[in-house]
Amino acid sequence: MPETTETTILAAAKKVFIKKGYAGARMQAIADEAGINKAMLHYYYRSKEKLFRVVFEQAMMGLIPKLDEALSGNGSVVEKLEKVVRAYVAHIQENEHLPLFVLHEIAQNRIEFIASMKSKAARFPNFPQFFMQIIQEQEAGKIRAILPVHLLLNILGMVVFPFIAKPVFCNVIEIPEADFDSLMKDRADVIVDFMKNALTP
Amino acid sequence: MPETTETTILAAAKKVFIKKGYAGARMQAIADEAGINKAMLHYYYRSKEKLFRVVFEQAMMGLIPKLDEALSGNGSVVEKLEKVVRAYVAHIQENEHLPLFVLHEIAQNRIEFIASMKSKAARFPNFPQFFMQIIQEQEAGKIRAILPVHLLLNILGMVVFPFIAKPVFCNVIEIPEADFDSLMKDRADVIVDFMKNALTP
DNA sequence: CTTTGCACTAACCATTTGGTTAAACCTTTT
DNA sequence: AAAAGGTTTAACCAAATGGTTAGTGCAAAG
Repeated sequence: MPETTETTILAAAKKVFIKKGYAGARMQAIADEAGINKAMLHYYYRSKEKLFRVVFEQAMMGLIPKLDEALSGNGSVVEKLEKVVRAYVAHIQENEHLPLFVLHEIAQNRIEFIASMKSKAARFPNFPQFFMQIIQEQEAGKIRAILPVHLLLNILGMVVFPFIAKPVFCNVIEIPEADFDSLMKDRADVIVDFMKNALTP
Repeated sequence: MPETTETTILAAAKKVFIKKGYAGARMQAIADEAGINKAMLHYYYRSKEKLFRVVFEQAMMGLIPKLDEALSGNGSVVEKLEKVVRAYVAHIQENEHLPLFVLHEIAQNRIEFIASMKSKAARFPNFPQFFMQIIQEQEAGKIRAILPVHLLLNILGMVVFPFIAKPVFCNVIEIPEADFDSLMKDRADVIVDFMKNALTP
């Protein structure tokens, strides 16, 4: 990808918005981060809101199709969930502020345009189908009984939480950041193991 | 507790700060919520920062001692974790914006004063002790092997995540809010069950 | 009745912040 | 070389926002 002014701005906007949130982000901070004049932001993206929308949309597009990739296909429930775990742990590790950003902004309602995103999304996970598969495997006695939504909440919770809680563990519980990061390297394996045992009938 | 202007302000500030975050909160919005003049906020609390500090401190004080209550005492690891799950699920259910607020603000670094809070806290959980207990039970073959920190992350993740992800599930996956809330009533039971199975040797 | 002191308000202030504009600057085309 | 057109900048603007102030109201103390 060419390093145009437009892409430089977007990269800077991602950095600032994702770290500080919409309300906490300053257009000047984005301009500084990009090393260009603030007027350029409006020249290319019109307004803070529009620029934010691009950042948010791309952030979501990096998350949602990953879910679909993992959940569609022929694997068993456990195999699919293992894919979800590994894909998300790896992806979030590259941008630890991402989940808190997405969660916080969606909680702020700032997002009427979620609907428009779903239509744009090339791949959107088919939850009803996956939930059906879970029920079938449960009836077949392959995995323990648990409502599919709860199972999904459990898995995603174990995946996402450590990243958004890292500052708590490091500052409140006072685990050195280096120690915490090295724990995170095994994270996917630990979750997969925990999940497999929990689902053993 | 008497309903003085001071307490009215604090209640309003809690509502606004916890919902919108520090950066998104407006002093005028707090004044409106409290039904009083904006100058009163400064009369009683000096500045936005100071007012925020009180709100944040009380929010944390509602969370940290609960952990200590659950983790200290004589129960087994599973019994203690079950207490944690039930206490937190119940507490968060009363203020669903609370976890995202705390997590977001701590992530923003707005909190050098965490240290001062720990000394103020009447009860602060003794993690090393609890982690030791986990290792002992593992060596005794009572529960499966898993690094204590990972176990804590798993449990807290399953507890906290559903609340902060509720808007995602309702708006993106399009589960009706009423359905989601009724799912949440079983949440504690589901987590406890999931955990017990996962920890079975 | 007057004074004192706290609670409270309307109006105001200074700064920050998102956004605009007019002019300068290239780069390409003619 | 000049014109044209997109790109970039410094300076500027208006609204929003945290914070202040001068003064009003009112109850208790003298």
